[in-house]
Amino acid sequence: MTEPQDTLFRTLADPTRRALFERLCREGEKTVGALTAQAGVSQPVVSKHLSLLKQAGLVRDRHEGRQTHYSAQLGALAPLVDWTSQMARFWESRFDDLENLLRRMDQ
Amino acid sequence: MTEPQDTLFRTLADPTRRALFERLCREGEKTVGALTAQAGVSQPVVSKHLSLLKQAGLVRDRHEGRQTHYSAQLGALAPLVDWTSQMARFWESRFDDLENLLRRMDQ
DNA sequence: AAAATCCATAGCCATTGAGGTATGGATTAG
DNA sequence: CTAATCCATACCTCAATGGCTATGGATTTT
Repeated sequence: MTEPQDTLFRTLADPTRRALFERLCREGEKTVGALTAQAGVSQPVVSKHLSLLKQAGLVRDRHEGRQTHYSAQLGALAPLVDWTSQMARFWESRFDDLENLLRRMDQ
Repeated sequence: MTEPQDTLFRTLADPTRRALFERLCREGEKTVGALTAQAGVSQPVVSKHLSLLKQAGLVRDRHEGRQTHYSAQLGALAPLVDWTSQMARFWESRFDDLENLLRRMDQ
């Protein structure tokens, strides 16, 4: 019962990793070398972050000769959007729902 | 230049902390004791998580005698929603924007 | 007044995880 | 064929953090 949003929040919580994902969203497919050139961290660190992003489904890789191209998979953000709108629904419905109103009354 | 979504992702990345926020969204205002009873961790740990949630603006507290009531502040999720839709916009516009298209062509 | 309750803070420990360097496999260039 | 390039993995280190217990201030109960 590992929630899908758990992986997403955890993966996107790191600034370096989130920056990599953002660049892939903005600029499209990039090689590890191109990403490393701007990342401010070493190539192995970039590779490791990309590996975690891939595990979370946020990127996909494509091998071409000795280089690997990564691209963003925007659909992977869906559980995040779902979670957010669910929280919003819960929050609003608290004021309409009688059962929850009663529950709130006993502290 | 600390991004607002940085704090949000980091704060919501912990499952225990996210669960506390979720309960406050679902069930409304709760005391620390009520939250601790279901949290599966000790009271000081709950207090600490609530403190971090408060720093992130995700909850607000209200003191009443010796107990503290916490409630969710849904508006604090706005930067998260903004970030997500921004990523979506970037991703889509890559296929319309000529400059970015050319940039993608040189590797 | 004394005892009990509620919660926050302080200190401690173990784990996680982000960073680095070293290295090697695979591919391309010379 | 040899050298250089690209990337991933292995391994180490250090800081951050989530958990605990102990404690104490503030309030309520007896």
